[in-house]
Amino acid sequence: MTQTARRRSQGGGRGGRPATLTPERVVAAAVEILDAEGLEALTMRRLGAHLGVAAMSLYRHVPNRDALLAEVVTHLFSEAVIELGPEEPWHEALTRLAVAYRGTLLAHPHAVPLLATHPVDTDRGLVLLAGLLGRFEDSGIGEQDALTAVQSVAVYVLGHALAQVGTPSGTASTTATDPAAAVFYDRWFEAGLAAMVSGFERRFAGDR
Amino acid sequence: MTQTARRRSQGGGRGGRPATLTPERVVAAAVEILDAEGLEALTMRRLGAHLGVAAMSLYRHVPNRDALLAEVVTHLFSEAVIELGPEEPWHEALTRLAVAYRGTLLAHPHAVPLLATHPVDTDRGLVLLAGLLGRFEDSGIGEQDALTAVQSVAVYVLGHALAQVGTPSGTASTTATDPAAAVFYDRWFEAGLAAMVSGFERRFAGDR
DNA sequence: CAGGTTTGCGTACACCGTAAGCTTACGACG
DNA sequence: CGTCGTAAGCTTACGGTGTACGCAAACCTG
Repeated sequence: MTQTARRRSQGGGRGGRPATLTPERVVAAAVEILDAEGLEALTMRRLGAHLGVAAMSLYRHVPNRDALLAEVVTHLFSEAVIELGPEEPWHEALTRLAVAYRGTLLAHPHAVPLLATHPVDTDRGLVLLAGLLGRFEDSGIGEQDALTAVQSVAVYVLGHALAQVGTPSGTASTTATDPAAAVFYDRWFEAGLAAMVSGFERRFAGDR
Repeated sequence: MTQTARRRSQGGGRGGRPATLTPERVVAAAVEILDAEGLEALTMRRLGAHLGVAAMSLYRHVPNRDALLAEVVTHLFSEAVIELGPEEPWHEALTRLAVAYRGTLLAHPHAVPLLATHPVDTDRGLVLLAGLLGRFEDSGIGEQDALTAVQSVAVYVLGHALAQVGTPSGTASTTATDPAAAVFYDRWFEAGLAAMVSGFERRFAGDR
């Protein structure tokens, strides 16, 4: 298999002009622009320029801008998933995952409004969270209850990040410059997370 | 005071052409379009047409589109604030307010992504929530703790609504058509809310 | 070398937010 | 009544956006 052939999208076509672009490269470049210049700067022309390509060339690999943004979302979300210890109790795993998720969000502040507007594909998300759900099962917690707890925490984390990074095109990052503000948000985050997790702990213990 | 004079913006100018528009009318019309046709349809030209006015005329009453959206946000947020009983315990008041807030969000599904991207002005929000914060004070809970609880719940409610209504320009409202989905979201909402509120109850009780 | 196929490019269009200057409609004053 | 000042609304225009459509280029296979 030649280098050229490997670069090609899998299977199918035997001939044709070799691709300089792949969907993955497009998404990766989109994330770079997003991080460096914000959501508003992520235009098709700008993205094309960053890849040394005309704007319209992108449409060979991505159906439209919105689909591209959706790809960016699932890409970033999968960044947030962590390894769980096989014996880790669910409340600990859930807390650690919430912290990791928040870490990813704060590492890509300009992407937070995106995550809010383009929700992670449910099926894709559940696959990524399968390990976590297993920890609930180990404690005899029903699937429905486990899902409720996980989703509630996920929703809280995203909402909290939204509040922290504020609007995308604003004076936004008071957090980045003001350490006192960062401490405020950290404390708030932990308090709300602890409250929610302990609340679910009580609920699940009481139901049994 | 003539009808014409009353219609004029307060104070100041003595002469001039009578205004057919006011900032309030503009914001109200914006909400109408938002509810009826979604966020993408809310363009300056479209809004002007709805008011029988050219797009540029709007700029006499609103500095720019983003500021208009911010006005819409605070308008909708103030819709969600409810009356609290003077003796109502904080956890009850907080729960009721969360339910009312969610009700407003679901009544304006297209506005939810807006609320997510254009956070409510902090000072304005605190004024609207002063009554609620008083209920915490009555229980001897410190201002910092009260704020943490209120904000955590607010963030959860918004995040949950985002998950329910999904993307603005999508097949979005599975909820509106599928009652089973609505029940799912209702149950999830209540479980997460109850967990968080009871978690804070324990924390505040333990701290004392 | 010719044919087929895929990628990337150039052009064009409709629509967006909004800057600048003009016209219109009123109250106040001579 | 005529004139003026003033504020509201309108017209035009510009640079930017996403993307439909057809063409040119670059490779593999015979």
